[in-house]
Amino acid sequence: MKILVIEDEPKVASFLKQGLEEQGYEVEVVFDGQMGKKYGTRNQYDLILLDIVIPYINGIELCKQIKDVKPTVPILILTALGTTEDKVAGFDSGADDYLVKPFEFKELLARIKVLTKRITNFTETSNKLKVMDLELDLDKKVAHRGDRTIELTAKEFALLEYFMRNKGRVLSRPDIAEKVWDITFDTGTNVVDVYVNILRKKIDRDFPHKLIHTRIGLGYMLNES
Amino acid sequence: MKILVIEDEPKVASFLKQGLEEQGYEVEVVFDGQMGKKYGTRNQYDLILLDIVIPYINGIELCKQIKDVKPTVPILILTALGTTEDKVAGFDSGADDYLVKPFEFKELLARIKVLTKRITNFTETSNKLKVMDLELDLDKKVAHRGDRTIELTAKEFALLEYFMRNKGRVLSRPDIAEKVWDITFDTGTNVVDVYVNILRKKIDRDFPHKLIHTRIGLGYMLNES
DNA sequence: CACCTGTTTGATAAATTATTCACAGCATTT
DNA sequence: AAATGCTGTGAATAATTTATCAAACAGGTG
Repeated sequence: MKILVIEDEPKVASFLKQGLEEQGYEVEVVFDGQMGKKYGTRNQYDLILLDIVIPYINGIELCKQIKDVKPTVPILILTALGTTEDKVAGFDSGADDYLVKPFEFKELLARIKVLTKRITNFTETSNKLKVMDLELDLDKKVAHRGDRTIELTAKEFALLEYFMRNKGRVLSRPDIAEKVWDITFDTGTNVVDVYVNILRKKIDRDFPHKLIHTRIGLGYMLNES
Repeated sequence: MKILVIEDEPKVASFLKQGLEEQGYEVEVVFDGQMGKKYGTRNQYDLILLDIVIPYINGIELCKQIKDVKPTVPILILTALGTTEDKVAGFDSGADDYLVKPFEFKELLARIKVLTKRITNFTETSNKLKVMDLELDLDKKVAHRGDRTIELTAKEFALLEYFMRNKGRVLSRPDIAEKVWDITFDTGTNVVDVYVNILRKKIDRDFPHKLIHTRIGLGYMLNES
């Protein structure tokens, strides 16, 4: 997890850097708006912490400019300006959250967690499929859920990939049989059932949130709720 | 945009309802945790505003329970409890934002906008049939009416789909029996009647506007008036 | 060739849905 | 108002669908 901190007060900056690094984040700090723009628009971060009163470019303006280039990166504004007008201006500029100094570090952490969690649900990185806390690594042919790594055989992988590419859609057995096994007519087999069962053991059994759902008479569906 | 407000103080509740409706949101209010759970888990909202101190179920606990069932719905906790411990507990329970009373309405609006923006950005386009306020999701094989989600079995789904694709047309029992059950000659069965009855319970029973109409001696028809 | 892992099949118990039936209710006609 | 014929409903039963397990099979590797 990479975080960019744009903050001109050295004390606050180092306090943030140290505290966040203790939590396992990678932190880069820049001290003014120009540098902030350069780093924020060029590099990829999972989150940007932004002060409003900084040299060269005002934080509100900077927020807009960064969002113009990278609309999905979460920006949390962290400032001493605490009036409602300031806050509304901050949100209008595209910020995702707004926290007024002085603040407690624990609250900042909690808000950072929320922002980074929500993003990862939606960002489609090139070689991975994500649904909730389940990740399918298309290169390594391996799945991750929670902090567990799940090894998959070829068929299991093909089935899970099909499910994940069609999340939130009910997939009938004939559909699945065709896409995953190339079975185009009814052979009376129950491979699909068996493999769904195997997959469930691997990705759902040990977790409270079930991802694969049976729709009796219709098929199976993978989704969040 | 639909918002569910879970708040027991009538003054605050009506203030929120009125203010949000002025902004064009559809607002439903419930006054305790039990109702909150029922509505929050059964229906579909774009956002839930949640007080912590409410009757029956504590807001923190309720937040967890709702997120268990609907992990993606944004929840904003709105409460008088303002310590950092309270906030962290709120975020830990899955909340997406936390605003302390008293607050300025403009800030609440700004935060609501941020939370709902993400959703609309990534809203999946699924193919649906619509008649009045009844929606049939052909991917998820699920119906929505008003803000209730209606689960359907395979036959119920086939029957409703047939009705919706032929809205405003009287469908005779033999017609329905043929299209939905593949019954091509008179077997003396009354399955159609029974299933229409089941569908009515799910689709029409709890709503003032009935969609399925009996045309005595002719059959059934689904339409708006 | 034997072994290992992955894949498929078949059987069975459990869960869910489909259908039938009997009767209550309602409208239309006489 | 009674009779007749449709229609609505709930409970009982039949049929189907699914989950799971054990065992057979396949195919590559040492």
